[in-house]
Amino acid sequence: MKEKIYVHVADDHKILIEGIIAVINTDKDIEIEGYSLTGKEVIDWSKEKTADILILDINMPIFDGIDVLKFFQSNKTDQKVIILSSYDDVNLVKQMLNLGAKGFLSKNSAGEHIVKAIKAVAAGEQYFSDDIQNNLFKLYTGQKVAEGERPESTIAHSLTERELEVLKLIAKENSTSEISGILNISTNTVETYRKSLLKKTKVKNAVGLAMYAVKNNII
Amino acid sequence: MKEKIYVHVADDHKILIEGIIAVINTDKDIEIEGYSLTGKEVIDWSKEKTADILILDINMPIFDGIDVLKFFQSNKTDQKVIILSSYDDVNLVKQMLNLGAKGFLSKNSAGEHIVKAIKAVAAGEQYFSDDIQNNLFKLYTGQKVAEGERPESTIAHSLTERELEVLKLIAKENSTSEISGILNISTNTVETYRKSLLKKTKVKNAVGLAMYAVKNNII
DNA sequence: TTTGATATCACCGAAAACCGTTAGATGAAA
DNA sequence: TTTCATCTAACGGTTTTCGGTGATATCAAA
Repeated sequence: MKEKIYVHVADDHKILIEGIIAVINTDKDIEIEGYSLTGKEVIDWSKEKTADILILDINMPIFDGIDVLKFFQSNKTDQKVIILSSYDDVNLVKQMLNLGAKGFLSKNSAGEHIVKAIKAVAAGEQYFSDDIQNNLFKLYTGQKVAEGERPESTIAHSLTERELEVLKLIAKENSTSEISGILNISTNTVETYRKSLLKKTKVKNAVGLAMYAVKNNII
Repeated sequence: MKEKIYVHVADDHKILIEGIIAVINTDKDIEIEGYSLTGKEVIDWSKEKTADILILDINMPIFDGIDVLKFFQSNKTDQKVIILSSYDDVNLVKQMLNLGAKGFLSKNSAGEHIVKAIKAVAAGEQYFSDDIQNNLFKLYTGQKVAEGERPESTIAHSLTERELEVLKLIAKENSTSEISGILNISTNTVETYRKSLLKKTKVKNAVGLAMYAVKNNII
């Protein structure tokens, strides 16, 4: 016979929380312990209470999901966390995993995956929704993207790999010197990429680059 | 005896759609007709089918909610629409109303409001979630707002009208001097707004502001 | 083997962004 | 009436971005 799995949900959108609760309630083995609307609430909650699984939105005001994970890590809080994100960026997934997350759900994935993810992570496994799994697989195996899936992304492919890396970092608010630190290259080189990006994408400035990245699903 | 109310849901996050469906299904009078994951799907859907109520996320890829409303307006499609938004900007609400929306739900509001909104709009009324109602009252009538519970999260990102204007122009790649020209104010003033925006949104630079605008559908 | 694409780096100057602080004018709210 | 939010503006200084114009190394393809 099974023990119930207790779940805490954290997201700044109450509607989404209630939706997740509704979906979870369809399963007999899982119970909602409570919810939080901000990262601060999550941290406060974790000091007193606990749950088997924490479903955590990365995009929250005040303290975001990353802050919460960092808090857990530095306080050695052993909390199994499933990340909920609207973006399926592989680098983000990697960062989350390094911060101790056990599962990663894209908001684009169907609700049924929540239940699967909860049960998998509660059982000590990892769980990723399909789209993220694909991306991870491609990244680690160096596989090329199937030709039929992404029609528009070929336009963005006039950008080189390195340019794309720089572009992503620009879109994440990094300055030239920060990027140079992250990629271990000279600031001069980063500036060269910036100029190249501006020329290729025909936008005026870093904001234009960020918007380009958004529109072309690069982020 | 009552007729059932048929609802179509459009949002790019499937989890949120399923959540909304789960919430709606608790009510006997309301039935889900179907859902769409992009604005394009909504437009295609509207050409063939119909529902009493369309719940429409403004923040969708390819065609966003505004595009859908514009399509309805230019095609004289008589579709009652309830807008679902993560941002409660009053200007946005005004724009939506002018485009024919009948209700406006902030994603910060509780799920129960969905049912209320559907019934109100189906009955020919308008509906706004509490936080938006407060803002509207302030703007139009200057009436005193009831002292209900208001979480800090909504107050956190309350940008002024002028700040929103500047933010939009920044997100459109305009420089400070260009914005000063467009708004007919001094460059110094524009810089003051930039600083204020950076402080309020807690982002590092103009790129962060642009991303904030995207995420909160201010653009 | 030459060409082309990519990744790397450098220097200069101009423009823009960012930081901190201050402050007047206005109109609404307490 | 006084306080508060908002809009407006200014000043001085630092950092970052942008534009232009180079160069070197590597690797793969023609």
